[in-house]
Amino acid sequence: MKIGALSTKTGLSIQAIRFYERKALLSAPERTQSNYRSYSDVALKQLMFIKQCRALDMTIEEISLVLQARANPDNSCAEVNATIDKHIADIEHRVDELKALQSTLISMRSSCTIDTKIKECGVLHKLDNIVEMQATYKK
Amino acid sequence: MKIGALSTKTGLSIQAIRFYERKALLSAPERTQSNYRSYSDVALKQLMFIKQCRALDMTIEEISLVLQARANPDNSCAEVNATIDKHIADIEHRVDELKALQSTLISMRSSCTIDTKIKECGVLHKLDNIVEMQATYKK
DNA sequence: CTTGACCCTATACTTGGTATAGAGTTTACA
DNA sequence: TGTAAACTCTATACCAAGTATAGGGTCAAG
Repeated sequence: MKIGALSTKTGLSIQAIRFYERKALLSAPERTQSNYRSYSDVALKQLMFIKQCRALDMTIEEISLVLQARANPDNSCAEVNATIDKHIADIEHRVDELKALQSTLISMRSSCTIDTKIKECGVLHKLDNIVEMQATYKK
Repeated sequence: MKIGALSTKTGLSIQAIRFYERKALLSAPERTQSNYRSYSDVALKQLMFIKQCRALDMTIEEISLVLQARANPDNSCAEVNATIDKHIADIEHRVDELKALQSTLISMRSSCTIDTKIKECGVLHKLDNIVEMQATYKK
């Protein structure tokens, strides 16, 4: 299977597949005589797993951890669980932050219900005046 | 006021201030004879406004729109309101997505309550099997 | 035999900054 | 007055998680 077929089957872009290879999430495949990547079904499964993890918003690094763990079937899965737990906590944190932002925005927005002029706009006045800053989290 | 003092007063890093200048959110200040940036209190207010907008998770582009609008006090504030409304909707969308992710993760995690071996780990099995993909939104 | 579809590598771009190198300037203190 | 510390300057590289492009090579059909 060449990269185009793999891309179609997985729904991932060709560049994304090459990107995962560079990031070592996917091991480098065999090459044809003309230097084309040639994949087996193992690669397909691996990519679907990666896609699944990405759909769960896991970072490349987190996925890398889980993949490494998965490669050693007799090891404990404590690390995998810790990775997932941390990820769940991260998402919860982000949701809380976004909700706080949203309520600030909504209350701000409610101060200008009819469109008026800039200089009288309640939204802009509030933007000028809000003192309490909301922390921003980068994930 | 030199850039260091402005950085202290605003709580923004020096690099961030120069970054906002490059992005044209902040107009280029006067320079001293030795080419140091020299700021007035107007710049301080502008930066606090920008900081406030960033704390509300607005993008540079959104802030740029709002700043442009703000520069014309007699124009309608409809655009500002539209920007804020879209931003609120974006956040709501993201919150919904993250909640969906979280419940998937939590249900997955619950399938491996005692740490066991990788090959028996319910979390990994679920990761292998979940078919329904969750859409990811990039904001 | 040439056109189109595919593949290759390498590089630049995105967002919102942060971190560095290597240089010049100003301030404090002895 | 000297000099060392603290400050500033520009330019560049880096982060995540890819996307987009340039400029080439390869393959199958008509």
